[in-house]
Amino acid sequence: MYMKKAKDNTTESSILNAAKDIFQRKGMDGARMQEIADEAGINKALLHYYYRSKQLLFEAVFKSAFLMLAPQLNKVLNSDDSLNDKIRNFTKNYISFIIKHPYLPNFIINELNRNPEFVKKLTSEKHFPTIKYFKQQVIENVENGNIKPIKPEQLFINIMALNIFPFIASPLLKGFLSITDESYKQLLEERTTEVSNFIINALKA
Amino acid sequence: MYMKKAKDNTTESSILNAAKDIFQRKGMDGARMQEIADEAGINKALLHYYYRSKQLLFEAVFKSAFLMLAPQLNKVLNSDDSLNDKIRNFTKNYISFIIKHPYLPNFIINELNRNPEFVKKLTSEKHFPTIKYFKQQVIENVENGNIKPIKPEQLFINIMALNIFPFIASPLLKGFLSITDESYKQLLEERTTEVSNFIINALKA
DNA sequence: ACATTTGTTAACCATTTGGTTAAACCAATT
DNA sequence: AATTGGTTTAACCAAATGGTTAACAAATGT
Repeated sequence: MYMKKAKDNTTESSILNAAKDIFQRKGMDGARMQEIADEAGINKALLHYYYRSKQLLFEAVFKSAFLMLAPQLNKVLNSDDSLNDKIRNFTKNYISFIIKHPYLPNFIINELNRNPEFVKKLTSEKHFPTIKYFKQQVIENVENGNIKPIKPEQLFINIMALNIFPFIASPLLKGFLSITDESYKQLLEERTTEVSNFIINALKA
Repeated sequence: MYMKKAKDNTTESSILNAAKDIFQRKGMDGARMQEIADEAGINKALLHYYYRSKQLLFEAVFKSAFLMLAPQLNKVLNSDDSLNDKIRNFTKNYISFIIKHPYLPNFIINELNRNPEFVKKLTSEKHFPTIKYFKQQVIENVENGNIKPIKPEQLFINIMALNIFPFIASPLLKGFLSITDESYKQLLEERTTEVSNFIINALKA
């Protein structure tokens, strides 16, 4: 009776793609529904047909963006690798991933700042990353004397900071370093190994 | 004849303060002229009387915000301190400064992303920080074998990342670590020393 | 074949928003 | 007291914006 869920899908997903593009570049406040409709090549009313409001469309985009990042984080954090390997893998995977999606981290961080309660909705989702295992691993390594004493939370923040910050602050850093886009890009690529060496060295007992 | 430039000044500066507050919290696109006027306790038309347009008011706020950050950066980078002392001072000063102005870094980074050409206007200003001296200092320290080989640019990025990122990503990090605002604040305070120890250790030959 | 649901559009609407205008206000000069 | 010049306001305006409606087209079920 209610069979129909095959759904051509092409419209709905092209809306979502267009919305992703615009929202991630311009943010919730800067994005215009008309611009999203144009980008998707459809009438503005269709946006409201599939997603009731700008807010709901935005939330769909945000969740979808977050779900691209989260599993990768989870995978690395909860693997059976040694701590050093985790740091190396995370750095390598994450930097090359973000190079392909340069607007993602800034988008997420910024919208979360605009609306901090949003994070609560996310933490309850099942795919939300947990650092429990990582935490324990750090504590063990400290107790065994493998690495210098450090709080797992601080190490986690450091890893995230060193990997993500260069992307979200790129215009600023390019300015400070007064270098071209090209050489900045090269610096970023060097960091796939540079950062993990830096961290591992900082932890040496 | 044209005497009168004493100018009460109180209006113009209260506009700027209100604009700072609103713009830094909501960004260019999210801010409303009416809201700024309300915050300043004046009529909306007065905003346009003193600053011709939203864009110009925004630029005044942005420059003013940037000029709060830049001199501090400059001061540390171009001091005669040893490299280690520079790292320690920067970390200590910057973190406690930003704790007082939590919206600043995110505001600057975000608006610069929205409008990357803006950075050109800034670099030409006389107070714009230069890392020339810092760069040379790092090279010397590497040559003398005091620290492990590292590109000055990479070290600079690392220092900035470790210090600034925890502020702009605070909602996200709070979520990942699943801790309260209070304990997060405490983590940040620990970082005034934690971060410099981390960096200095990473550089040990 | 036909009725019903689903997808799509053009035209429209109410509200918001940045910006303007003309008049009023007010302190200092003349 | 009248003039002058900067300051401040209420009222206004045109454009933009998120959202709706009604009609139409395309599938889909019977």
